[in-house]
Amino acid sequence: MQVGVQADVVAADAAGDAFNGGCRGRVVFDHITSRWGVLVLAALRSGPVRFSGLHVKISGMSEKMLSQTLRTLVRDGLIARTVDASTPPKVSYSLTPLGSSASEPLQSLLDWISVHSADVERAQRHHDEALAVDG
Amino acid sequence: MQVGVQADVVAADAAGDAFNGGCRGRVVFDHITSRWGVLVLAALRSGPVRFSGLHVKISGMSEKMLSQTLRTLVRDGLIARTVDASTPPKVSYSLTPLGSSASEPLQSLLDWISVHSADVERAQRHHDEALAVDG
DNA sequence: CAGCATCCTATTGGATACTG
DNA sequence: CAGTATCCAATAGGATGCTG
Repeated sequence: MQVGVQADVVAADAAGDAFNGGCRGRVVFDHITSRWGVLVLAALRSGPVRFSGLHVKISGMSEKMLSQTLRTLVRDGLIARTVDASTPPKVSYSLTPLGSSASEPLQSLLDWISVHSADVERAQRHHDEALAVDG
Repeated sequence: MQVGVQADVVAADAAGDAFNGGCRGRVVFDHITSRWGVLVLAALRSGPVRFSGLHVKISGMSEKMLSQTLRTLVRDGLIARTVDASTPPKVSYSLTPLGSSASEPLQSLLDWISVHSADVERAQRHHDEALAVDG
């Protein structure tokens, strides 16, 4: 994934410890908050799932993106890949302890959304109506 | 921003309450975890900042993306825009209560990263070396 | 200063087809 | 089943130039 942004100034100042030393943490952030990364991580919170299982579970996701996302997350040590070498190959994916700990703040973000998404939508409507009247 | 994904199946199952009813919350998630959204939200945690202030603070960010991100977040009700109508116009941006509450789980995610990014990097190196040896 | 409009390129990501 | 490879469309996003 891409890294090449040098937004390191905001780092020490606003984001506290995160992002320090350039954008080391930025890559990790991009991986786990990526479009599909969250869904995959979330889908694995309840236990190991096979490749095809994930494919049906996350209905809109193409095989390409699934395998690509899994590869990234496995490389990051957040997800474990377990192969059962049989003639119909069975491959399971599960959260590592690291991945499990990562999924917790992620879950609280998800929780925030489930609580406040209505507020956001209300704000959007309010904003749009104000535009229509006030210009 | 884009919405058009129908990954609603994972919703009720793995992500708990989030993502329910299609992908309502997904949009919000995309906004606040977007490449620049996080940086802007983080940059505002310490208090109101002017447009140009944000521009220098988040060094790699173009004016286009800054204004675009701000507009989105203002519309979402997470950021407030305050205009001081003087001949050199002064516009400040600050977190709304909603935005402030959103920035908290975001911050815990950032904290997780600052704690564990080294682990991730170690995992990556380990993974790459294993590849080099094992194939 | 605080933006918006335009152009143009890079990246993301879906569809399809093929392999062990 | 569990992927990989290729092609192609949509989007993100940077550079530039212009407004109030």
